Amino acid sequence: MFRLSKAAEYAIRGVLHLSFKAEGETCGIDEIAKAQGVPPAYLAKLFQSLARKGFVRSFRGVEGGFILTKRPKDITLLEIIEAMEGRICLNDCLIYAGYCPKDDVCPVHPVWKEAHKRFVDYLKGCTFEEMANASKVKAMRTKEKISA
Amino acid sequence: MFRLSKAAEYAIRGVLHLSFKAEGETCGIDEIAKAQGVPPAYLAKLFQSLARKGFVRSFRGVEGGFILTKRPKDITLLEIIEAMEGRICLNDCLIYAGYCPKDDVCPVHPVWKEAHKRFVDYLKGCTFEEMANASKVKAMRTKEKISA
DNA sequence: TTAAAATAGGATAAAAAAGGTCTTAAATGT
DNA sequence: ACATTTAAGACCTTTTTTATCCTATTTTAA
Ligand code: SF4
Ligand code: SF4
Repeated sequence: MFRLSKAAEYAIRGVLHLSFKAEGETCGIDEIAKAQGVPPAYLAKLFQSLARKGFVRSFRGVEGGFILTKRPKDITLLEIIEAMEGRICLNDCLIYAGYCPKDDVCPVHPVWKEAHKRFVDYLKGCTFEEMANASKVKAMRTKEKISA
Repeated sequence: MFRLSKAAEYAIRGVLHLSFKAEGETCGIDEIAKAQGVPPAYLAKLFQSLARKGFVRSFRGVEGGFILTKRPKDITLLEIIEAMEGRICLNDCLIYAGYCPKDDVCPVHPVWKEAHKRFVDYLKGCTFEEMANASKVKAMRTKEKISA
């Protein structure tokens, strides 16, 4: 059932939120959760996981929170998705060669291989910088409209 | 968690199996299930569903079974997948415009839209005829190797 | 009329997804 | 030192989805 999990969706929103912050500026779970409309307790858990995997760094205590460990242009959508869901695998036979006993003769197998490659390549090409900028552009356009 | 369900996987194997049959030749569930290595009772239910949706026609009684209602070249991978899993929807915001309240300003939304389009287009381009032929070619090559 | 074969539908068991709670640990300002 | 703030960790519940199995019923050719 090719659908993004909420976990990944929320993590993406969170990382996107951090992408707008100045470098070094921490941001707490509650702010992110509120701004992005996400259950705080759940998001906290997701960010723990992101921290363990090195995508964000956490600071406890007063003025604590999270920062990105890399610049938005060096973080791809694919990375965050795979951090939350594990490696993308469109069909079981892509787990490893030979997982499905027929994969060497099955005419559907190469189709999944190619679909996987295309899907992953596209997601790999999407950086958070691009997305953050697209968002700024949209916000600016809206402003133009209002002032015009 | 972008993964094909067993239901769809089995249905694909089933339709592929029928693609090798002569037009009008019926084929029972047991034969398909055995040949494709699929639980017969489960496959039976899946084929009922395919029949209701018009992809196959069923014949009861002795010498009964299933035939395709269209020629393999007119059946795409996408159709069978969507018959079993419903419309492909990579992220909830693609269900309909406005489903996610942010979809008009969200910079991730267009990414999913494009990813969906690419994915669906690729799957739509894969017909069972192509796949069946690819399989024949492979079988022939294997024969050549053996006889050589 | 009997045996083969699909139909209809429920039962269900296991797994994954989605979310919450509560306690502990670390940082910081006073 | 201490209170406050905030993340970390561990555990738990509920819901949804997936993948089956099962049994009774209908249909049809021989
Ligand atoms: S597509 Fe072919 S190889 Fe992949 S799981 Fe299905 S049968 Fe096996
Ligand atoms: S990607 Fe953007 S629009 Fe789609 S669900 Fe997430 S937030 Fe909403």
